Amino acid sequence: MTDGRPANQETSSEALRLDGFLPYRLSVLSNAVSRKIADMYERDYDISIWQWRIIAVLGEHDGLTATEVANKTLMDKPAVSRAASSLIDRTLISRRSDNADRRKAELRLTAKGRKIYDAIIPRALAYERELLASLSPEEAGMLHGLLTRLAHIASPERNLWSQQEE
Amino acid sequence: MTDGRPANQETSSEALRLDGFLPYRLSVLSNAVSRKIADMYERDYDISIWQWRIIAVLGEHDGLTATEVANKTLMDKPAVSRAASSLIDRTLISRRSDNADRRKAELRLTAKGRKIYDAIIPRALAYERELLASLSPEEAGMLHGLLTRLAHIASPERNLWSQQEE
DNA sequence: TCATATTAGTTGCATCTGCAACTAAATCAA
DNA sequence: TTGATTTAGTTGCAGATGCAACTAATATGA
Repeated sequence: MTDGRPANQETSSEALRLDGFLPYRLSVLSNAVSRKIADMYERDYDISIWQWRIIAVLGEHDGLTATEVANKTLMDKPAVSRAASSLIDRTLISRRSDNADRRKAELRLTAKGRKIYDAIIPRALAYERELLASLSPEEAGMLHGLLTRLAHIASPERNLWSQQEE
Repeated sequence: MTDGRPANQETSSEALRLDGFLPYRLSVLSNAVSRKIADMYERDYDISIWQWRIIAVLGEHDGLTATEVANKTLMDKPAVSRAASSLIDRTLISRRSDNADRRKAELRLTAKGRKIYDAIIPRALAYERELLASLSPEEAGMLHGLLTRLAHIASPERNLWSQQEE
């Protein structure tokens, strides 16, 4: 106890170590990881994080509407709208409005968009593998489960990643 | 398999499920958790996330310089500078420049600042406990260790939370 | 049928973020 | 010395973010 921190021990009954504080640790780790992947696709494909999320979700589920994309990616609607617009300008995705309900519009990857999707996916997965390489398969599974449980506590109303669907 | 996604299975050898993608999961969980705590201290104390980080780190280590704060919190220097300025305006922290090296300045919590620190800490810790309540102590320890190992992989150069210091 | 409410998506705007450029102080090297 | 480099911290700015307000289309209900 050689550092200078006297007062808080008297006044607050519990001490906080930022280093060990779970929300802080999650934030720092998540930022470091996201930045590293984002650096890759921003540099090589000039795609922003949100643009990438849209491409990624359309790669899995082509033909979603903007609102569905927003729900799946947890982006807000304006963010989807803007990122989608710029992707349309670059002809990476297309928008076709629904004849039955003309408020809605389906978003789809173009061939060009899918090419980028196909190029990024293996690199993203490779980075994930690199991360997980330090963990045994059991540990990786454990991590997965623990994060899922935390997500339920953190946001019970909107289950953050919907494991069950389809 | 009733949804419409044909092409990616042919073209990309691996599939990405955004839902199961570790970087995505970390990002979403971290955002949900941070937002929840931030809502609390933004609403009740009018403190931003970065202001809070400064207060938190000064609560542990009073008298750090701006650069030291930046290193400990992984904020960039301009962010520290601005958040510190607004905290000084509100007399929650003080700045006293170092006589020996007048480029440097020590940042310290004022009594008013420490009062806020002491008020927020138990609530932040209570939220952390609420999160961790779904985990057994062994699982919590496991999570802690796994996150630490991931942090080493994600950012080996700058070890994200320096467990060893002091 | 016509006013009201709801839903999809866009636009506007204030704030936040991250990076580069800058000033000032200190150090180093001839 | 004094000129070049490094370090601490601030300022400026372009782009990102998040929220509220808006338009347009549809659904509801007297």
